[in-house]
Amino acid sequence: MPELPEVETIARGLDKRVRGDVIESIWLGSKPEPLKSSAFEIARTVENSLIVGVRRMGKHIVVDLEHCVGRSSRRRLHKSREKPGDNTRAQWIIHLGMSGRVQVCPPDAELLKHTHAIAKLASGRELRFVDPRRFGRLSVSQNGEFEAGGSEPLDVELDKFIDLFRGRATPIKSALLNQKLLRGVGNIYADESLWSAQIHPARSGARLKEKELERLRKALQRILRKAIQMRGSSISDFVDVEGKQGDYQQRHQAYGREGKKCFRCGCVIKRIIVAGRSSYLCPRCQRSPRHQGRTRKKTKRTGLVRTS
DNA sequence: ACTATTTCCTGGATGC
DNA sequence: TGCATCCAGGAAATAG
Repeated sequence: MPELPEVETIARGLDKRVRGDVIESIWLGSKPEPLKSSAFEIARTVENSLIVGVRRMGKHIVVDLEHCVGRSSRRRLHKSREKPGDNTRAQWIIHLGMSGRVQVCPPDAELLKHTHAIAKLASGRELRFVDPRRFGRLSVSQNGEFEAGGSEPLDVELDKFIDLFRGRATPIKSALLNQKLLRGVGNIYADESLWSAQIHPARSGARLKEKELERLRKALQRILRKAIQMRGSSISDFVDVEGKQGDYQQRHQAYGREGKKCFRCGCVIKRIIVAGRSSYLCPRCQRSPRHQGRTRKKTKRTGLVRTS
């Protein structure tokens, strides 16, 4: 389940490999297509385009393109009534969904099942999009001004961050997952940052104190940075462009740890459903909304070691 | 304008 | 072993 750190890892890997290469042609799998734009529109946009760079916006991979001024693209420009010089910047947008993967490989590399797109590059290699669960989406932006939603979690200023949740009755976990507020946070990093900031996922965003939101932002940013450094979390089958796994799953303190001991207090981590999603939390460190304001019982610490 | 719920999809895990 | 059922998840669509 690629979230911000995983997508960042993939985007960096792609940028390193295909920046400066040219997409000569693209094959798009037969229907039902996991596409947002039409296959025709995608092909028209990406074919004969120079890859200027690859970057991440939220959970989207953005491939910045520039139409080549080669013979074939001149004819293309003429045909489509576009004037050379303007409208030559475009973007290919890849969303990996749950199980999406991209690979850069030689043309004779084994064709994985569920390969939905193959772009042929001038270097002779292929850029492939593979997605068994078909939650991924491919699309293009003609003007090169793709809008990815809310604020980047790693850039957002404190004032803005606090503002995002003001007047929002929805559970904080739900708000963290809302891409129109913050882009890039998914189930894993929402749970990890809430655990770190000691905030119960079901608490209303509007009712969080500024101090708690300050803690949450700090935790979220620290965790995302560390996860990027460790090339993401490999839950189920996440791998980067090279097919290599990430390491951050070894650092998880809450996510996927149901029944295990909290690294902070030794209490048993439990799993509840918030916003229709599994949410892992420590019932002692993250007090539920209805326990808010009650005094905590003093309990013996268990001498467990934190891993972060 | 918000918020909650349902839907899409497949592979892997679980249960009988 | 084999078959059915459930579950995971992001985000768009739908309903309240």
